[in-house]
Amino acid sequence: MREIPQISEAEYEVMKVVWKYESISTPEVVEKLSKKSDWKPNTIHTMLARLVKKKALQARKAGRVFIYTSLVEKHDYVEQKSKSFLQQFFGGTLNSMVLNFIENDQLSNEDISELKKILSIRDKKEGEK
Amino acid sequence: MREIPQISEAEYEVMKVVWKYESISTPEVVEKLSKKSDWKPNTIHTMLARLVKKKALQARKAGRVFIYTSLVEKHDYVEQKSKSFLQQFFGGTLNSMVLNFIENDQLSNEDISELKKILSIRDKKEGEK
DNA sequence: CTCCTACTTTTACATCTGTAGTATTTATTA
DNA sequence: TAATAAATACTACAGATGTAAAAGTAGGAG
Repeated sequence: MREIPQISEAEYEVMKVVWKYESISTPEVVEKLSKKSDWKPNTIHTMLARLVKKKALQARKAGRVFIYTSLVEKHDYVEQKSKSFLQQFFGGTLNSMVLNFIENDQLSNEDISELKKILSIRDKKEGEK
Repeated sequence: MREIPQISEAEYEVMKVVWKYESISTPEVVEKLSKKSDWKPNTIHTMLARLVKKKALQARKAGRVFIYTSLVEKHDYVEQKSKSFLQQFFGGTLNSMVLNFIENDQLSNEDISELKKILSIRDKKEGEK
Protein backbone atom coordinates (compact mmCIF):
# COMPACT_ATOMS: atom_id res chain seq x y z
CA MET A 1 0.00 0.00 0.00
CA ARG A 2 1.33 3.39 -1.01
CA GLU A 3 2.22 5.87 1.69
CA ILE A 4 -0.53 8.38 2.23
CA PRO A 5 0.83 11.92 2.03
CA GLN A 6 0.28 14.42 4.79
CA ILE A 7 -2.47 16.85 3.95
CA SER A 8 -2.89 20.02 5.97
CA GLU A 9 -6.23 21.28 7.17
CA ALA A 10 -6.58 23.90 4.47
CA GLU A 11 -5.42 21.44 1.84
CA TYR A 12 -8.03 19.03 3.07
CA GLU A 13 -10.76 21.51 2.22
CA VAL A 14 -9.47 21.50 -1.33
CA MET A 15 -9.33 17.73 -1.39
CA LYS A 16 -12.95 17.56 -0.30
CA VAL A 17 -13.97 19.55 -3.34
CA VAL A 18 -11.96 17.36 -5.66
CA TRP A 19 -13.34 14.19 -4.11
CA LYS A 20 -16.84 15.47 -4.49
CA TYR A 21 -16.64 16.74 -8.05
CA GLU A 22 -13.72 15.04 -9.72
CA SER A 23 -12.56 15.26 -12.40
CA ILE A 24 -12.59 19.00 -11.88
CA SER A 25 -10.68 21.95 -13.37
CA THR A 26 -8.85 24.72 -11.57
CA PRO A 27 -11.49 27.37 -12.26
CA GLU A 28 -14.18 25.05 -10.98
CA VAL A 29 -12.31 24.32 -7.79
CA VAL A 30 -11.81 28.04 -7.31
CA GLU A 31 -15.47 28.66 -7.84
CA LYS A 32 -16.64 25.99 -5.37
CA LEU A 33 -14.21 27.10 -2.71
CA SER A 34 -14.85 30.79 -3.15
CA LYS A 35 -18.40 30.16 -2.03
CA LYS A 36 -17.38 28.33 1.10
CA SER A 37 -14.34 30.35 2.13
CA ASP A 38 -12.74 33.70 1.52
CA TRP A 39 -9.56 32.39 0.07
CA LYS A 40 -8.16 34.30 -2.88
CA PRO A 41 -7.83 32.34 -6.12
CA ASN A 42 -4.06 32.39 -5.78
CA THR A 43 -4.30 30.76 -2.40
CA ILE A 44 -6.29 27.95 -3.90
CA HIS A 45 -3.82 27.60 -6.76
CA THR A 46 -1.02 27.28 -4.26
CA MET A 47 -2.82 24.53 -2.45
CA LEU A 48 -3.62 22.66 -5.63
CA ALA A 49 0.02 22.87 -6.61
CA ARG A 50 1.15 21.61 -3.23
CA LEU A 51 -1.28 18.73 -3.36
CA VAL A 52 0.02 17.75 -6.76
CA LYS A 53 3.57 17.96 -5.50
CA LYS A 54 2.64 15.75 -2.55
CA LYS A 55 1.03 13.28 -4.94
CA ALA A 56 -2.36 13.67 -3.34
CA LEU A 57 -3.72 14.91 -6.65
CA GLN A 58 -2.94 14.31 -10.26
CA ALA A 59 -3.16 17.13 -12.79
CA ARG A 60 -3.53 16.75 -16.50
CA LYS A 61 -3.75 19.57 -18.95
CA ALA A 62 -6.92 19.86 -21.00
CA GLY A 63 -6.67 22.79 -23.36
CA ARG A 64 -5.56 25.73 -21.28
CA VAL A 65 -6.71 24.46 -17.89
CA PHE A 66 -5.72 21.68 -15.55
CA ILE A 67 -8.02 18.89 -14.58
CA TYR A 68 -7.50 17.30 -11.21
CA THR A 69 -8.19 13.81 -10.00
CA SER A 70 -7.35 12.46 -6.59
CA LEU A 71 -4.60 9.96 -6.00
CA VAL A 72 -5.62 9.34 -2.43
CA GLU A 73 -8.94 7.82 -1.48
CA LYS A 74 -10.91 9.90 0.96
CA HIS A 75 -11.74 6.79 2.87
CA ASP A 76 -8.11 5.80 3.21
CA TYR A 77 -7.11 9.23 4.32
CA VAL A 78 -9.85 9.46 6.91
CA GLU A 79 -8.98 6.03 8.18
CA GLN A 80 -5.36 6.95 8.57
CA LYS A 81 -6.16 10.20 10.35
CA SER A 82 -8.62 8.44 12.63
CA LYS A 83 -6.03 5.92 13.61
CA SER A 84 -3.43 8.49 14.45
CA PHE A 85 -5.95 10.60 16.30
CA LEU A 86 -7.11 7.67 18.41
CA GLN A 87 -3.52 6.71 18.98
CA GLN A 88 -2.58 10.14 20.22
CA PHE A 89 -5.54 10.74 22.48
CA PHE A 90 -7.24 7.48 23.33
CA GLY A 91 -4.61 4.79 23.42
CA GLY A 92 -5.55 3.72 19.93
CA THR A 93 -9.09 2.45 20.31
CA LEU A 94 -12.43 3.89 19.32
CA ASN A 95 -13.99 2.24 22.33
CA SER A 96 -11.94 4.35 24.72
CA MET A 97 -13.08 7.41 22.90
CA VAL A 98 -16.73 6.44 23.15
CA LEU A 99 -16.30 5.59 26.81
CA ASN A 100 -14.68 8.93 27.40
CA PHE A 101 -17.51 10.74 25.69
CA ILE A 102 -20.06 8.93 27.80
CA GLU A 103 -18.20 9.52 31.02
CA ASN A 104 -17.99 13.20 30.30
CA ASP A 105 -21.59 13.47 29.28
CA GLN A 106 -20.76 14.56 25.79
CA LEU A 107 -23.54 12.43 24.33
CA SER A 108 -27.26 13.00 24.60
CA ASN A 109 -29.73 10.22 25.23
CA GLU A 110 -30.66 10.42 21.60
CA ASP A 111 -27.07 9.97 20.55
CA ILE A 112 -26.90 6.91 22.73
CA SER A 113 -29.98 5.24 21.33
CA GLU A 114 -28.85 6.05 17.84
CA LEU A 115 -25.51 4.45 18.63
CA LYS A 116 -27.26 1.34 19.83
CA LYS A 117 -29.22 1.23 16.63
CA ILE A 118 -26.02 1.58 14.64
CA LEU A 119 -24.51 -1.33 16.51
CA SER A 120 -27.51 -3.57 15.98
CA ILE A 121 -27.63 -2.84 12.27
CA ARG A 122 -24.19 -4.32 12.20
CA ASP A 123 -25.53 -7.38 14.02
CA LYS A 124 -28.08 -7.90 11.29
CA LYS A 125 -25.45 -7.59 8.61
CA GLU A 126 -23.36 -10.07 10.49
CA GLY A 127 -26.28 -12.49 10.65
CA GLU A 128 -26.77 -12.34 6.91
CA LYS A 129 -23.35 -13.68 6.13
CA MET B 1 -13.73 29.65 30.08
CA ARG B 2 -10.16 30.49 29.11
CA GLU B 3 -9.03 29.80 25.57
CA ILE B 4 -7.18 26.53 25.30
CA PRO B 5 -3.79 27.03 23.68
CA GLN B 6 -2.72 25.01 20.68
CA ILE B 7 -0.34 22.25 21.64
CA SER B 8 1.66 20.43 18.98
CA GLU B 9 2.07 16.71 18.88
CA ALA B 10 5.55 16.72 20.36
CA GLU B 11 4.50 19.23 22.98
CA TYR B 12 1.60 16.97 23.86
CA GLU B 13 4.04 14.23 24.80
CA VAL B 14 5.58 16.62 27.27
CA MET B 15 2.17 17.62 28.60
CA LYS B 16 1.34 13.98 29.21
CA VAL B 17 4.33 13.66 31.49
CA VAL B 18 3.44 16.79 33.41
CA TRP B 19 -0.18 15.72 33.78
CA LYS B 20 0.90 12.37 35.09
CA TYR B 21 3.54 13.50 37.55
CA GLU B 22 2.91 17.12 38.34
CA SER B 23 4.31 19.04 40.06
CA ILE B 24 7.48 18.00 38.33
CA SER B 25 10.90 19.56 37.77
CA THR B 26 12.81 19.99 34.53
CA PRO B 27 15.31 17.21 35.25
CA GLU B 28 12.48 14.85 36.09
CA VAL B 29 10.63 15.62 32.89
CA VAL B 30 13.83 15.06 30.96
CA GLU B 31 14.36 11.77 32.70
CA LYS B 32 10.85 10.46 32.04
CA LEU B 33 10.91 11.50 28.40
CA SER B 34 14.40 10.22 27.74
CA LYS B 35 13.11 6.77 28.48
CA LYS B 36 10.20 7.02 26.09
CA SER B 37 11.83 8.97 23.25
CA ASP B 38 15.22 9.87 21.94
CA TRP B 39 14.88 13.58 22.31
CA LYS B 40 17.92 15.42 23.54
CA PRO B 41 17.51 17.28 26.82
CA ASN B 42 17.69 20.57 24.96
CA THR B 43 14.78 19.57 22.81
CA ILE B 44 12.72 18.92 25.89
CA HIS B 45 13.77 22.23 27.39
CA THR B 46 12.61 24.00 24.27
CA MET B 47 9.24 22.37 24.45
CA LEU B 48 8.82 23.15 28.11
CA ALA B 49 9.68 26.76 27.39
CA ARG B 50 7.20 26.92 24.53
CA LEU B 51 4.48 25.40 26.65
CA VAL B 52 5.10 27.99 29.34
CA LYS B 53 5.02 30.74 26.76
CA LYS B 54 1.72 29.40 25.45
CA LYS B 55 0.37 29.30 29.00
CA ALA B 56 -0.19 25.58 28.87
CA LEU B 57 2.21 25.18 31.77
CA GLN B 58 3.23 27.27 34.71
CA ALA B 59 6.81 27.31 35.94
CA ARG B 60 7.98 28.33 39.33
CA LYS B 61 11.55 28.35 40.50
CA ALA B 62 12.43 26.11 43.39
CA GLY B 63 16.08 26.56 44.24
CA ARG B 64 17.94 26.18 40.98
CA VAL B 65 15.31 24.20 39.04
CA PHE B 66 11.89 24.91 37.68
CA ILE B 67 8.81 23.11 38.82
CA TYR B 68 6.00 22.78 36.30
CA THR B 69 2.30 22.54 36.80
CA SER B 70 -0.29 22.42 34.07
CA LEU B 71 -2.61 25.30 33.32
CA VAL B 72 -4.73 23.26 30.93
CA GLU B 73 -6.74 20.27 32.02
CA LYS B 74 -6.00 17.16 30.04
CA HIS B 75 -9.67 16.45 29.86
CA ASP B 76 -10.46 19.88 28.43
CA TYR B 77 -7.73 19.62 25.89
CA VAL B 78 -8.77 16.18 24.72
CA GLU B 79 -12.35 17.32 24.49
CA GLN B 80 -11.41 20.29 22.35
CA LYS B 81 -9.25 18.20 20.06
CA SER B 82 -11.95 15.57 19.76
CA LYS B 83 -14.47 18.17 18.73
CA SER B 84 -12.28 19.66 16.06
CA PHE B 85 -11.28 16.24 14.80
CA LEU B 86 -14.90 15.12 14.52
CA GLN B 87 -15.74 18.41 12.90
CA GLN B 88 -13.06 18.06 10.28
CA PHE B 89 -13.66 14.44 9.38
CA PHE B 90 -17.10 13.36 10.49
CA GLY B 91 -19.39 16.35 10.28
CA GLY B 92 -19.01 16.94 13.97
CA THR B 93 -20.57 13.86 15.52
CA LEU B 94 -19.10 10.85 17.22
CA ASN B 95 -21.95 8.75 15.87
CA SER B 96 -20.85 9.32 12.30
CA MET B 97 -17.41 8.20 13.23
CA VAL B 98 -18.66 5.02 14.85
CA LEU B 99 -20.90 4.33 11.88
CA ASN B 100 -17.98 4.84 9.56
CA PHE B 101 -15.84 2.44 11.54
CA ILE B 102 -18.54 -0.18 11.42
CA GLU B 103 -19.18 0.25 7.74
CA ASN B 104 -15.52 -0.17 6.99
CA ASP B 105 -15.11 -3.16 9.23
CA GLN B 106 -12.63 -1.43 11.46
CA LEU B 107 -14.19 -2.98 14.56
CA SER B 108 -14.04 -6.59 15.66
CA ASN B 109 -17.01 -8.42 17.10
CA GLU B 110 -15.42 -8.05 20.48
CA ASP B 111 -15.15 -4.31 20.03
CA ILE B 112 -18.82 -4.22 19.17
CA SER B 113 -19.98 -6.17 22.18
CA GLU B 114 -17.75 -4.09 24.40
CA LEU B 115 -19.28 -0.99 22.93
CA LYS B 116 -22.74 -2.27 23.68
CA LYS B 117 -21.68 -2.91 27.24
CA ILE B 118 -20.31 0.60 27.47
CA LEU B 119 -23.60 1.98 26.29
CA SER B 120 -25.65 -0.07 28.72
CA ILE B 121 -23.50 0.95 31.66
CA ARG B 122 -24.55 4.42 30.80
CA ASP B 123 -28.16 3.28 30.88
CA LYS B 124 -27.74 2.06 34.41
CA LYS B 125 -26.17 5.31 35.49
CA GLU B 126 -29.06 7.10 33.89
CA GLY B 127 -31.53 4.91 35.74
CA GLU B 128 -29.94 5.73 39.08
CA LYS B 129 -30.61 9.40 38.83
C1' DC C 1 37.42 31.69 47.00
C1' DT C 2 37.56 29.19 42.60
C1' DC C 3 36.30 25.75 39.39
C1' DC C 4 33.18 22.43 37.63
C1' DT C 5 28.76 20.81 36.63
C1' DA C 6 24.13 20.92 36.14
C1' DC C 7 20.62 24.13 34.68
C1' DT C 8 18.83 27.81 32.23
C1' DT C 9 18.82 31.15 28.37
C1' DT C 10 19.73 32.37 23.80
C1' DT C 11 20.22 31.33 19.12
C1' DA C 12 19.67 28.41 14.90
C1' DC C 13 17.70 26.43 11.13
C1' DA C 14 15.02 23.59 7.82
C1' DT C 15 10.28 22.32 6.75
C1' DC C 16 5.37 22.98 6.71
C1' DT C 17 1.35 26.09 6.66
C1' DG C 18 -1.59 29.85 5.58
C1' DT C 19 -1.91 33.40 2.73
C1' DA C 20 -1.06 35.74 -1.08
C1' DG C 21 1.44 39.17 -4.78
C1' DT C 22 3.86 39.47 -9.24
C1' DA C 23 5.22 37.84 -13.58
C1' DT C 24 4.57 35.13 -17.56
C1' DT C 25 2.15 32.56 -21.04
C1' DT C 26 -1.65 31.58 -24.05
C1' DA C 27 -6.25 31.53 -26.10
C1' DT C 28 -9.52 34.60 -27.81
C1' DT C 29 -11.26 38.78 -29.68
C1' DA C 30 -11.04 42.93 -32.23
C1' DT D 1 -1.86 40.31 -35.99
C1' DA D 2 -2.01 42.81 -31.74
C1' DA D 3 -4.25 43.58 -27.42
C1' DT D 4 -6.77 41.57 -23.73
C1' DA D 5 -8.32 38.39 -20.41
C1' DA D 6 -7.67 34.30 -18.10
C1' DA D 7 -4.60 30.75 -16.43
C1' DT D 8 -0.42 29.16 -14.87
C1' DA D 9 4.19 29.71 -12.79
C1' DC D 10 7.28 31.81 -9.70
C1' DT D 11 8.29 34.27 -5.52
C1' DA D 12 7.38 35.86 -0.78
C1' DC D 13 6.93 35.91 3.91
C1' DA D 14 5.61 35.27 8.76
C1' DG D 15 4.42 31.91 12.29
C1' DA D 16 4.53 27.03 13.99
C1' DT D 17 7.13 22.85 14.55
C1' DG D 18 10.85 19.53 15.28
C1' DT D 19 15.24 19.39 16.51
C1' DA D 20 19.05 20.95 18.81
C1' DA D 21 23.89 23.54 19.60
C1' DA D 22 26.11 27.22 22.09
C1' DA D 23 26.55 30.41 25.71
C1' DG D 24 25.70 32.01 30.31
C1' DT D 25 25.09 31.34 35.40
C1' DA D 26 24.85 29.86 40.04
C1' DG D 27 25.52 26.38 43.73
C1' DG D 28 28.32 22.78 45.61
C1' DA D 29 33.03 20.56 45.98
C1' DG D 30 37.56 21.18 46.96
